Amino acid sequence: MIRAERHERILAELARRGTVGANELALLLDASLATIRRDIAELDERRAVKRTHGGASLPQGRKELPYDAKVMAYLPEKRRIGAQVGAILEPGSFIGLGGGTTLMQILPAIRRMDLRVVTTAVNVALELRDAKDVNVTLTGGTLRQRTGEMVGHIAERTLRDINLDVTIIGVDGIDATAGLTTFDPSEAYVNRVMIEQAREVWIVADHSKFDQILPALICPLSQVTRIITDLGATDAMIAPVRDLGVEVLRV
Amino acid sequence: MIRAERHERILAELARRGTVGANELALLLDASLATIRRDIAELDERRAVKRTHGGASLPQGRKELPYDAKVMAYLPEKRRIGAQVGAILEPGSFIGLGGGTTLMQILPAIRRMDLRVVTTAVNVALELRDAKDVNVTLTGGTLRQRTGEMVGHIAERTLRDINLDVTIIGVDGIDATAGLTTFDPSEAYVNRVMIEQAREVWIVADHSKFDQILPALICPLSQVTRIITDLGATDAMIAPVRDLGVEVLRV
DNA sequence: GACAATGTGATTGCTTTTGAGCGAAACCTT
DNA sequence: AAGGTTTCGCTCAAAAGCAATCACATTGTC
Repeated sequence: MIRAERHERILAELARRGTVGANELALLLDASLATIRRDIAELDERRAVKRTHGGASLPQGRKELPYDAKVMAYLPEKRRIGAQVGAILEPGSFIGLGGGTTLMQILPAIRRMDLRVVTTAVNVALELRDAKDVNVTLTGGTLRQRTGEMVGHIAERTLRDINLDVTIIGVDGIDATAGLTTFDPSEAYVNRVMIEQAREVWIVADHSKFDQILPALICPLSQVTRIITDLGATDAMIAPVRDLGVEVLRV
Repeated sequence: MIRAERHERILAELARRGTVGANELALLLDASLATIRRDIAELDERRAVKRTHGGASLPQGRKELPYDAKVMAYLPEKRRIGAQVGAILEPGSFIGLGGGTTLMQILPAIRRMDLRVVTTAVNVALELRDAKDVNVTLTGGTLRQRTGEMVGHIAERTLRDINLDVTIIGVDGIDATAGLTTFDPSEAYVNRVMIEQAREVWIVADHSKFDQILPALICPLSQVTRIITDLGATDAMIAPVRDLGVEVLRV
């Protein structure tokens, strides 16, 4: 029996029963324990099952998202950026949040606050779901597979009916002349709508995003209130941005 | 038997009976008392059960069951119901999905299919997110903390613009005269809208839901095309429903 | 056909989990 | 409220499970 087949059978067994022991599987699939363990470890890696002592179970909750914290670039920087955002955000605000890994890092800082949040990102919503004083609204829309963000006319229409105090988004590229850019045009467009609906626009981005230009334009820098980045951003990087009247915070 | 399995069975037992003795569990699960106690302590830690002298009971109040216990109750039945739905669903359909634990169990059966899905439940969306041929749209709306479902006018408006082939929802109560009912009025209302937009309405529910009446009405049974339930539903339970012209499948 | 790469199974120490025993605490019962 | 049970918390030893390593087989490549 080849590996793929074992994996299938393990998943099938789990789908049927919910949990299964390693010993049991070894017997059932006529493979050694070592192999079964390797299989389970591999499936666990892919989040297809949850590895437990003695076997495997279905990944309960399925809360864990493909953002692998360990592989995530500039994690400490992003955490500091997140903390800073939490510090300057006014309680009681009505804020719009985009998606992305940097943005996810501001959530721990705001989940204790009293806020109303509108977001296009499923994982943001899920992360804030059990926050006590945070009221979460999703925009709705078509779900992008890769990023878990919602795009399209449904998202846009929802946003158009809302006036936000602050919109906070993460971007992939910041350039004084090219403006804010990202990979996906649909996401860029929804972000732009969210920006247009807000009194203030804050951008969170680690320093690696400066002087990058990506395919999809979100908006020119003139619409941005402030950028929160990390200390890795040099004066040369931020000078052209500041010249455009954008406040830049380095933390 | 591995730990996860014991936990499941404890929760399942509790979901059915409300309370259970440690001795009893030790016998039932063929484990020592010490182990059962440790299990109960652990589940108590996670607030999934309430530890009591002599055993465990459902956590406070006689409100709704805790989520963990809900998932575990009648799990095999729910899985079979899910598989059945997958079998009779036509590829290419445009379907609406509500939330709930029974509904979650149909997802494995449909994630390989070619479908367009609209859902009010964040975890449904997340679960189907990486399904290859499934196009997922979220309705948007205000997120309910407890269930992770979206409700309110945003959800309603999105749904009103869509015509569905089939709406599939799980309910908490099925009664020939009282109709389909559930706990939360807002969720009930959104479900009703979803039902109104669909050509066919399928209800998934294990047999414990029959002859239950809960506070919030979703819709009368006359609007239901078919109910998919398990073999635990007796003829007496389903006769009044069939008399109303609803097809009942027991699997 | 030799060789490298990959997958599998056995062995060996090591960690986690389990079960049993026993005094202490909680709970009936009268 | 006293006495008898039952249940609990704790400790410790046994058992089960685990990671790491190595040897052997299979597969694909040159």
